Amino acid sequence: MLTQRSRYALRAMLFLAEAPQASPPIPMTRIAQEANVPRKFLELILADLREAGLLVSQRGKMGGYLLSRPRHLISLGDIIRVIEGPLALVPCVSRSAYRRCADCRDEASCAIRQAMLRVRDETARVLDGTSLADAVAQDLAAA
Amino acid sequence: MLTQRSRYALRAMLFLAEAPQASPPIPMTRIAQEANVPRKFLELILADLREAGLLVSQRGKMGGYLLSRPRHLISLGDIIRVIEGPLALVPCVSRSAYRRCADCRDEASCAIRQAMLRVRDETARVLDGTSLADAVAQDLAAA
DNA sequence: TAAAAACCTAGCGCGACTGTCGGATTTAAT
DNA sequence: ATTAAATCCGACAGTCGCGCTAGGTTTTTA
Repeated sequence: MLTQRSRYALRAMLFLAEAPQASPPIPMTRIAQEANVPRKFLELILADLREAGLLVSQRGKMGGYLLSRPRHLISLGDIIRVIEGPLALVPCVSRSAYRRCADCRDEASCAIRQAMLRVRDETARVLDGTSLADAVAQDLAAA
Repeated sequence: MLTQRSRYALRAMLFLAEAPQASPPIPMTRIAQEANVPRKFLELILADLREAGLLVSQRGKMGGYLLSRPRHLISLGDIIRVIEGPLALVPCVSRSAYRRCADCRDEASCAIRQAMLRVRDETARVLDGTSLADAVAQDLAAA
């Protein structure tokens, strides 16, 4: 299961992606209201997304947050990796953060690993293949 | 990421699946050694698997554990669901344990949900589609 | 009757998760 | 210059799950 944090992050990013492309920065308070996220908790989440380079912030009055890239260049996978860590179910099949399983006897012949690798690849295919632009489009189509 | 507990469970079940089909029950101590799992911790895990109906146990001397069904009828998905819970990344796309996302505005038009549903389906396709028999076969082929 | 096994319950240290609080700093508008 | 609206920052705290460990009870076979 995704953490609450990740779900908040996805909603916040999706809300930002719904704004007109060349709009002024959107203040955190507004994001919190519209994406239904506790204000102070959102603050920490947005900080992570900014440090990871997915958001840019404008301080001071009239400040707020904006996507750092056009929305078709930010995927759901990008967001989840920042908040949640690797998509992989076991460290030994992660592309972004490979780690050997400490107590694994033989990685090459591990049937569990084979299955987990396939899961990872399918997961990545979906999540990296879905951009915020795609998500916004789906959202509008369904409404 | 899967919990350590789930990885232990998968290894233990795989080891049991490698035993000849009509063998006497295999004692926990042996499973712990061969699957490389702390003995007392394994005890708790095997209890969960037994309660879930994936294992049967024989008490007393010469006792131990056996798969409750032929190995081609137990999938990796079965095992993971018992230990880890639903495969789904969000409760609102779980088939086995659907729950509404508490703070979701409109489930039907939620683009995040759409993506998570596709992830769940692909994950289930792989994990429910891989039986212990499949895993054993792969293991032997690779060695 | 003794040994070997599963079974049961309890607890414990640690870290992550989900927030909250109170301020300090930056910036735009007036 | 002031003021108000924002981000930014650090700390803290309650709760829970995870990864074990300990110690005993019961069952069964040799």
